Amino acid sequence: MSSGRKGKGRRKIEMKKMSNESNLQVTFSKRRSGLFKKASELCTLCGVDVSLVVFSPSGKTFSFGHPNTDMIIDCYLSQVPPQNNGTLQFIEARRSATLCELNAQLIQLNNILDDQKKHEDKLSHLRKAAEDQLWWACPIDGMDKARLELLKQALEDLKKLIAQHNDRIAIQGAPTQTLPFSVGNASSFNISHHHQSNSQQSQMLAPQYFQNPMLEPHLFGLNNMGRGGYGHPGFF
Amino acid sequence: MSSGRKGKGRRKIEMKKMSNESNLQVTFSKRRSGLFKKASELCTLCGVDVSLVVFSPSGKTFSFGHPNTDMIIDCYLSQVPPQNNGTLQFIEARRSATLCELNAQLIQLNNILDDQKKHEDKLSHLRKAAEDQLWWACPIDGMDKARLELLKQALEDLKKLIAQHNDRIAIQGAPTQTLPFSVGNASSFNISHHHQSNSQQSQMLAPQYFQNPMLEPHLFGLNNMGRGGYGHPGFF
DNA sequence: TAGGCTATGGTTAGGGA
DNA sequence: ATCCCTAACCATAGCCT
Repeated sequence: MSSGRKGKGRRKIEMKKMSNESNLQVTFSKRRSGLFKKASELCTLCGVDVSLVVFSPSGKTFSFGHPNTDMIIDCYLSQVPPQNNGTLQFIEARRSATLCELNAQLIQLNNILDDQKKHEDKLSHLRKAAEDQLWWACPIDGMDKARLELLKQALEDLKKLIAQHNDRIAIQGAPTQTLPFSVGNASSFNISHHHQSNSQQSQMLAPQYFQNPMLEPHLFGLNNMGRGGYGHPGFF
Repeated sequence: MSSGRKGKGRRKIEMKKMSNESNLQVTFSKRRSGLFKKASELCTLCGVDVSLVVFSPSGKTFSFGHPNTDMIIDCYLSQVPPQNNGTLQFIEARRSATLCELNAQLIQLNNILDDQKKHEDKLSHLRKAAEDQLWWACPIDGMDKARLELLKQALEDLKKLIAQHNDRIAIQGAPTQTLPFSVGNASSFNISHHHQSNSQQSQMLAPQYFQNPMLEPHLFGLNNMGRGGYGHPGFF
């Protein structure tokens, strides 16, 4: 409890460019998430418009905008605050569909598809495993502890997958200018960076930030499970 | 313990638009600060480029950009990541002299001119006085002590004036960039919101969070004002 | 590479000035 | 609207997997 404090937990860090490259990468990801989350919370809580663009160290582009990155940019450049121009909003929304942006959307959709494919693979594998054993068909109270653990794990995975799947469906079905930010690869373009255009209702943003164990609770109508039980596996 | 709500501390809030207007205003301010701080920390820690634009509920515009909001926007729109274009950076840096920055320069030049005019007045007054007395035409060694003092003073003033004059000439000649095609006074803008364009090295970023009541510090002087003294003790 | 864990370190809601 | 204060609440650095 004195000087030799050596907890595993968070430690203070110096505010200068991190020297360790791999730490930097991790910190960048984590902090980027946090930043985007805060931005969207600001939108939600205060009902204001925000635009955020981040270039990753590796040159990828991440952006967030409410209602829309490009519109905010237009407003910024023209020095016209977004509140005052309902009509302009519409016009800009149309005008902003430039070739570049369409490319960005295409890239993003490809990313989403790639991601989804991965998840589908995982899902089918999971199902196959389950079917093999058929233990899921047994009465729950007949299982031993180990199997309960397995079941729990499986259900959690499934839940995650379904949630993500739903996200993607919702995203793709949403209005034209609505895209999520996702991290993936744009193999079809030689453009060396990813252009990710995001604009969503703030409500829809939530899922992205729950990269936590218990995530996206609202998708299951289990809103009350709360943040209280974080390190706890049990979600029954 | 559990029952007695100490109540002072932070409480969890629902993630939806705040109903209480005044609370919303306060929360907006606080969270905006936090967001800008986090953005700059991301810049500093990871050495990446970030742009952040926020429109306040009242329609003001707050922006942050590293290295420069407009450049980030340009990169975003053109889908060219900032890392890869040293040349472009330079070009952009020059091009990005936005209206506000030009205004700042204009204001400063006006100040300089005013100043200079004052000095010229003083100078001519001095000369007139001297001519009246004609003592400057007399041999120096013929003066009495009082007159020597006067002469010395006059010469010193003259020297100072000339030096300052030279400075100004140098300043006006220095920038490659053309001077503001007169946009008029800053005061001629009736746009109801503040447009704050910031671009500084991360170390110099501190001031940005301090979007204090009045400010837009960059409008009142070039880059070197007030880097340390923003009246926020112990922020850094 | 990414995600999970945990102990801290930071951030901030609500009050009051 | 901004500052201080307190107590929570949350984010996250360093480790692990």
